[in-house]
Amino acid sequence: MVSKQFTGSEAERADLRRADSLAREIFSDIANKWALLIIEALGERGTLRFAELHREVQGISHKMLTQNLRMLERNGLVERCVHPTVPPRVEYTLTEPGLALRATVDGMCDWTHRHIDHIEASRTRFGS
Amino acid sequence: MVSKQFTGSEAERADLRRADSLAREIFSDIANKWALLIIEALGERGTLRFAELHREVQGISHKMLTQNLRMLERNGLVERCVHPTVPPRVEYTLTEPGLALRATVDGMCDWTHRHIDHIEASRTRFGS
DNA sequence: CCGTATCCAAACCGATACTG
DNA sequence: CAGTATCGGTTTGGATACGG
Repeated sequence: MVSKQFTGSEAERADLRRADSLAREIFSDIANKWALLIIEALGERGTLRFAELHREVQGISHKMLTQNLRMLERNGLVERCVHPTVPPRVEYTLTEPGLALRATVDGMCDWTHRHIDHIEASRTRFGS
Repeated sequence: MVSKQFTGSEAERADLRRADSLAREIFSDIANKWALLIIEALGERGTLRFAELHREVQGISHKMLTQNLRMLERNGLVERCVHPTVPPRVEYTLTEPGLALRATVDGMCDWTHRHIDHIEASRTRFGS
């Protein structure tokens, strides 16, 4: 009894695969691993500074972090708060929409851990 | 009252950002727009042939479609059924884990449509 | 119809150096 | 500390052609 809390949005999701170029662009922005991992980190920790995020999201480069943060800010998923101190202190937080998205990202992360054994088995079966 | 249906998996999701290289690899495989759109299409339509998928997932190239389908098959999210006819007929279907993931992908698609206005506004505010 | 291989352009991404 | 800019290697991804 989980499904259909929301809408008659099946058609809208189909649109995502088709012609609505704005929806497609947004989806393409967000459906990449770094963006999702940043959202996860901020969701879990609440507010993080640039350097903290850099530590938290393992493996991300300085450049990719700024790039994705700008993108998330531009799309209104993340708020950037600059404290005019020396040295500078910049804090990032999820906005309302960011928090909403975080819920589904959580789902993906949990899915990964729940199926990791099945996937590993499938891979060896597959032969590579 | 939504959260914590599942597990004490907060720590596990944090691991995804950190050292578990298998989980990270799987997540990176799956967290890309083409893979997710393919899963959406298969989830909604049930079973599709190669050419049907190609039509359904608008904008994907022949090459990306095969590449992602192999990846999804290898990870056990999609089953590939070859009918030995002439001309050949190949059908793709989501497996159990694929269906489970589809639920969260639905969430992402719905999120996109629900926030499209907010995002558009945020973008113009941002100035680009 | 379905899949692979090749070629080539575009994008990605890390490393490094530099500013306030 | 946070951010931008540049460079160069690697990867991506589209177009095309060909094979089962």
